[in-house]
Amino acid sequence: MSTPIHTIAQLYPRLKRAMGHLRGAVDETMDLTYNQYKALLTLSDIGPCTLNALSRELEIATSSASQMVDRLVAMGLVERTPADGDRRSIVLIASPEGEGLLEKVKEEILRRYQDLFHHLGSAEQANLAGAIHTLVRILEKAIHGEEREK
Amino acid sequence: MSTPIHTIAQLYPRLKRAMGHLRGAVDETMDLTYNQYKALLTLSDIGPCTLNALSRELEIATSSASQMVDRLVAMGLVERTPADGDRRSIVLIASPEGEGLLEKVKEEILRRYQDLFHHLGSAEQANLAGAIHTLVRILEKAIHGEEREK
DNA sequence: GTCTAATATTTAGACATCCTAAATATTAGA
DNA sequence: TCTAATATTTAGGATGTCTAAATATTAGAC
Repeated sequence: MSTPIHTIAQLYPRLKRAMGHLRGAVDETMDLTYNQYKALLTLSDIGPCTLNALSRELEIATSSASQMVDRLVAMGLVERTPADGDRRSIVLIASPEGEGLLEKVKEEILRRYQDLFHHLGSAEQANLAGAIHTLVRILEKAIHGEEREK
Repeated sequence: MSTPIHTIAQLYPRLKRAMGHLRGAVDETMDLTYNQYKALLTLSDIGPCTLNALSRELEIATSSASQMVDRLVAMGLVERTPADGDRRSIVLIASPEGEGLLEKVKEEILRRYQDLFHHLGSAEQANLAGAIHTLVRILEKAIHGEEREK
């Protein structure tokens, strides 16, 4: 019995582990944890937004996002300002320092990837990128299909 | 400027997120956290071993592994016995309850994957498994290449 | 118009996970 | 035999996550 799904289940732990190395390579280059980087990156990508919107995007509880933002604000990477219009809401925005750090980190990640992958020939690098692309495409399709069913 | 490495760096957050859904699907089926599952699975895979060996395999600090094992022992899933020969060492082993749980969880994970992927045609499922296989193969190659350089 | 229900955020309390550094126990080797 | 190395645990601290409760504000029913 060896359906594709069995294969996926078998390979998942190895994939997780290998990707952990990729992430570890990222962690080394930062003064941020990966979760902090992800939050800052998301905020920068989607632009000014409320805490609710950020927590939805990060798929964590609002209270968790609040604490995450606490830490980012303490580091001067994010600004919290009251929203005008609805005084219950706040507006979150990546500060100039936050945007600057993000740029620096992205460059460092690229350098780190270059180091990690320079042994591979360019054909193999292309295979890798292609496999990731395929994986993302199909997984996102499966996830959306799942969500529509609920 | 769009090398394969740029593509990888761009897709990484999306891949991470999509895989998070996969893991989330796993979490729902368990009374264990993912890390606990991983530790128990690793222990079962490599067989009886010392704490040191387990921490090396999980790539975490020995003290972290010690605490993880504390929790698994408290749940009755792992047994700690003093090693004969070297009284500094202990031998860790998944208990019968641990092995039983592992079997149950693996089955539930398969069922969950079936649900998640049943929308995809069998060709698409095969593409997914193939992409994961390619990814694991190339990433492991890159990681080993990196390690040899150190 | 006022009062209740919904919404947005924060705070409190609890766990899991991870780390480094220090403590303990045992073994190996000069 | 005494010191250095090894194996594990304990202590203390940070992050990240959750649920539930507290606060503040707005919207809507009547």
